[in-house]
Amino acid sequence: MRIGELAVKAGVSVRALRYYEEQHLLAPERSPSGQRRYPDAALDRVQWIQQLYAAGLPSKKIVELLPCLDTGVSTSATLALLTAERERIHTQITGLVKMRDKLDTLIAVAQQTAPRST
Amino acid sequence: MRIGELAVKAGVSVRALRYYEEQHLLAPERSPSGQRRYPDAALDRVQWIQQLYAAGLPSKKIVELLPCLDTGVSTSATLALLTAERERIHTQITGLVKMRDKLDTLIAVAQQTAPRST
DNA sequence: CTTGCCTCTGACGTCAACGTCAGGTTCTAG
DNA sequence: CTAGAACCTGACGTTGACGTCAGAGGCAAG
Repeated sequence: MRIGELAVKAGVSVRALRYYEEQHLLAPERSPSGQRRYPDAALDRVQWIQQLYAAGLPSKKIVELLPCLDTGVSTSATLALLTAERERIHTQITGLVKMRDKLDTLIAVAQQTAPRST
Repeated sequence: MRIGELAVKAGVSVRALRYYEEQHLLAPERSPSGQRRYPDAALDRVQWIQQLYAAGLPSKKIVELLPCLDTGVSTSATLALLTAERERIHTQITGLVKMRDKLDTLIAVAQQTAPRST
């Protein structure tokens, strides 16, 4: 699979895929002429990467986690990282939930105050 | 209240407070010599700002929301913005929850695989 | 064979929320 | 009155995940 095809399937830019390679998140084979060839498994991997980025992890942490994500096997180091990130994400969730509730309150007040369309 | 004191109370840097002013998130009075003087209400406001930043809102959106946050009164425009951001945050929460669950699964597997300390 | 799309490697640009440094002023304690 | 802390205004630096452009090579179709 070439880079353009993978980009479309994964919904990311070609530039992003090259960037992931720079960050050692992907290591595609090369055709004789030097073009990148990705195996089908790369699609899953790219989606993992995207979701981890969305969860606030930087490339460095993702690199350290990837072997574990592929194999399902953790060293004590990756296990520590997993639990640490889990905690971070959990904390972030609780913060976001509080904010969502605050906004809900504001919205409720606003809808009682503004529209006289009853 | 001067800028250093507010910074300590709010747990942010002095630089951050000046930056907030640049972004029109704060508009402190000035002493005759030109030093910033903040009212007590500024503390609440700074905490709002921090939490909104943490929820992923950029300065621009926060500016538009601030009048509503102070007064509790929404125009139709701010109401739209409130609901839009609420949705965004909600979406982000569900994504994060899924990721947390994935990590929990990985951690559980890892703890079954690695430690033979039973 | 050439047209046109895909790909390659640099390398500079972007954006947001600050950090940091320089050079100067103001406030407060002794 | 003076030393030191706190404050001021620029203005450049930082970080991360890419966007974008330049110039060159590769590949299938007609």
